[in-house]
Amino acid sequence: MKEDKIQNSEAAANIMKNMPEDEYLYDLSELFRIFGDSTRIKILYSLFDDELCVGDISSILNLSQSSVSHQLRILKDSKLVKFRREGKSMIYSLDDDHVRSILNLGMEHLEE
Amino acid sequence: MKEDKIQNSEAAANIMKNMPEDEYLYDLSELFRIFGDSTRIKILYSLFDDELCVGDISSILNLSQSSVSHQLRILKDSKLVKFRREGKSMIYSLDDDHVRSILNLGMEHLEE
DNA sequence: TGAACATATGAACAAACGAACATATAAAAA
DNA sequence: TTTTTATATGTTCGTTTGTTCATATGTTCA
Repeated sequence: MKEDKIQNSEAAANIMKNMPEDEYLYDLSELFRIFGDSTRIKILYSLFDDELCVGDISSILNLSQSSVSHQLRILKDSKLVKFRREGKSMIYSLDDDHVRSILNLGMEHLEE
Repeated sequence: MKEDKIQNSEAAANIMKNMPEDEYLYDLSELFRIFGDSTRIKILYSLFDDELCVGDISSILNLSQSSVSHQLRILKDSKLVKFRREGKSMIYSLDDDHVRSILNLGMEHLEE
């Protein structure tokens, strides 16, 4: 058993029991990884209150259309944004309130 | 003015006003980037309820001592964990409750 | 003081990542 | 139906990242 080597074994045994599945923790890190890029954070933040088309996001954030589009794909693959077509444009918006909560909580952490 | 090109300009003008500083958004993405690695998430999670020394973290998570130590350095540079010496050991723990909140919120998002 | 233990650090390397550029698709307008 | 506008996608490339192995630092105990 691995516990043999462990020094503070009361705590350790307890921790091992309560540790979520590896796969779950992997998914969790994946989620945060998406937030871990300033271009994506800017895009998410630009969608905080309103929906926007790709061109507007590019203009507002002063980023290339290609870069924004690539990052939007990552964001939509991760279910952080949703979109709909409107004529030639694609209108993006945050997928749910959790995204806003996570952004807010991160900001709270910074403001200390 | 950049607004010229913008299609949905009422919203866009508003967004530009409310956008936080670039530097701030950069810091925010930096924070999430730290959470965006499964080794670091595992380490943080192992410290969720109890403090642990490096060797125990390695044993519990089945990771090399070196890897854990390297990642702990990143976590402490980011002020997400704190530590103290106790004899030969270094005892690590989460730096504050925000870390727990962020982990919890991420998990909430996954559980949908 | 020297061996043993716990942790930190440095260097090297492969894998993952994001930006940029070019091009493709799709809808609307002329 | 050709052109224009809006967005998506493929590819290349330099950079960053995490791991591993080797070694250094620091602490305890004989």
